[in-house]
Amino acid sequence: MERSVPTSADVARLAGVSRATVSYVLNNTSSVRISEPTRRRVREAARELGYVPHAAARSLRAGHTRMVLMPAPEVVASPLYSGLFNELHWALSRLDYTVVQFGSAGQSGDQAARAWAELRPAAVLTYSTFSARLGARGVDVLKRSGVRAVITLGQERTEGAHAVLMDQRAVGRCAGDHLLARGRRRIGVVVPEEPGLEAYSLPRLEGVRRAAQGTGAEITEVPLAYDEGSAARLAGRWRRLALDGVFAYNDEYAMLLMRALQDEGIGVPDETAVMGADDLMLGRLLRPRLSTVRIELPSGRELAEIVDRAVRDPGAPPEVHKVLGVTPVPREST
Amino acid sequence: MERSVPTSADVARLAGVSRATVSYVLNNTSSVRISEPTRRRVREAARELGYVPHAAARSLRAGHTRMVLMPAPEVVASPLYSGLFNELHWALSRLDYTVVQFGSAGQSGDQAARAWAELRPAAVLTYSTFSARLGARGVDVLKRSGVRAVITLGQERTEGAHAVLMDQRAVGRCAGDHLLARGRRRIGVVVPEEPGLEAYSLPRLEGVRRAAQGTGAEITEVPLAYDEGSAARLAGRWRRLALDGVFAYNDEYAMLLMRALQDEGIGVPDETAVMGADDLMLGRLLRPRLSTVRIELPSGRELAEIVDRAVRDPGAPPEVHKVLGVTPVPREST
DNA sequence: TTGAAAGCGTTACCAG
DNA sequence: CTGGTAACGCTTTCAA
Repeated sequence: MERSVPTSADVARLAGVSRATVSYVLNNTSSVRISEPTRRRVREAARELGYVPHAAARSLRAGHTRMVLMPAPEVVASPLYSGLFNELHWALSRLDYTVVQFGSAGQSGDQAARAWAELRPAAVLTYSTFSARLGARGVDVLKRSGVRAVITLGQERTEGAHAVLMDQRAVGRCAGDHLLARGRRRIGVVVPEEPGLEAYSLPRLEGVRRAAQGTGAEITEVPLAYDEGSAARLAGRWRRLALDGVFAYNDEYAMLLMRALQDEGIGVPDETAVMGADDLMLGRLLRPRLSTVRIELPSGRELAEIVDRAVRDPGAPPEVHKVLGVTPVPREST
Repeated sequence: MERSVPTSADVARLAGVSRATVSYVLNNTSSVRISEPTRRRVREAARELGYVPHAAARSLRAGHTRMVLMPAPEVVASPLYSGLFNELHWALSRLDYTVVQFGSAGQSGDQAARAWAELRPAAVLTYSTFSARLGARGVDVLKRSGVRAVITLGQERTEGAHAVLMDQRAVGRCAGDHLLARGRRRIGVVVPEEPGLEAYSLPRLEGVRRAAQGTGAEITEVPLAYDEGSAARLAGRWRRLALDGVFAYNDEYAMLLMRALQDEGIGVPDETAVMGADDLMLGRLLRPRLSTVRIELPSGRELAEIVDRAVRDPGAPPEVHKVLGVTPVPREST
């Protein structure tokens, strides 16, 4: 059965024309006029053989691709981000880009950059933890290999790359402001012990610190693993911490912590106000209803347009877009 | 600055050797012995120029790739699946495959298959909703374009493709058995109104139906959208439904429904038992604690090995693997 | 309107 | 041990 894969030459042979003609017909090349009967014969032959053009050969010849490369996330991101990436996917498809998520399991920044560069994508879109690891050297590797645009999504910018800044400090800032406005002065900030979350948690902590600056409030870092035991232990020594408010990193950690506090008999919000982030459905279902920070990410379309602009004008100096919107959503837990 | 992208010829020139030698050195070809000084010169030149091999050219020459193509999910999947895919990613990398997630936003099954075939991947791994849309024709397109293995993950098998069956009916079956064992006889099954979830929800419903067969229990389909309004309306007419048990699709819908029932003064589990699925953390945090179905997916390593085997022996007849494990986790809500 | 030929970057074969 | 050369599949320029 080892029938080999049909090429455009096979199609040409079957249709009784040259390879060039096949290419013209199949690509609807407008600068050349091909008779309708010929077109039909070519298409028919292609269909019959199950011919599919070879992307590698095509892009080799063309000297460029329409690929947008995104490293696959290592840590399960929040649903917020999954949604954004789906949108982005769609929007880029509409601009005729092919989105490729590329895994780089356990590679260093430079190795990864090399691996990505081998694919000669038109653009590389990297985010959060990755942007930290990519670095100016990685960007340089990519640029030298012909990548037209490198865009980093996330906390910080990287030398030489466009940046779509999603400053997580704003989230912490928002939560801090809200807790302070509620009169809380001894504020804890949950920092998840799960690896890979530091890219979010540390800036959020920093944001709360900034909010507290000059207010006399005291900020305490509170490590917490995402399991009931850890939460129970934390709740057990809660009173000694003497905190009257806590920003729990996100809604899920907030739920975990709030339950543990309640089980320990600690009143929420009377004794301790609890605030989450992400505005997930679950926050509305808890009792007391969870106050949270709603995070507005850019739309997929906006992001796609930034990518497209960068690809079309590779020479342009790196742009910096600040795109993260935050709104406090006060409910019953604060 | 339009310095063009360095090729192996450039490296050869700079190192003062032939292109072949460059290739030998950079690929550590063992069948040829190259002197150490030469090797050093070549590597040095490559580094200096920032040379990165061109994947398209390489695979064109080689006639095959080590790419495993997975369509990017359209609907935000449960964290369970995200975790599996991360593992799979890793495991495939260890087997020297490159995982590529490929978006096919809004394309029909055949268009999508064509688009994937253009990349000439070694294997295509498709799942759930996609497998339904791919179909025997799509599999054929892929096979004819040289894809060595097509593997579908999900509910059903597709003609000509290997199948890793994750029969969601087993989830419903397990929930149904548990509710019946608790003496419930009028059982509701939540079917989310969100599009894209039918691939999971309908088989789960079917599974409950099967569990009930011959027991005299009555199964009622209960549509529910993932918002508080929908849940409140449902709870409002709950007593008329006269259900004494409900399988709520998953833990998140279960949480939503349970809250609405409680707000309506309906006792859980006395009046109505509520069961979720997925065994998320949140189920343990609810009061009453949520009974659920723990779902055991195959490990990423297992899956990767199935893929690898299929790629190495493309001629082998399609295998069918049944891999979904379910265990009831009885807690307080049933 | 169609065909011949060159060339994209790589690697494998075969002489030197 | 090293260097030329051909070939992978495709598009495009030029010539017929």
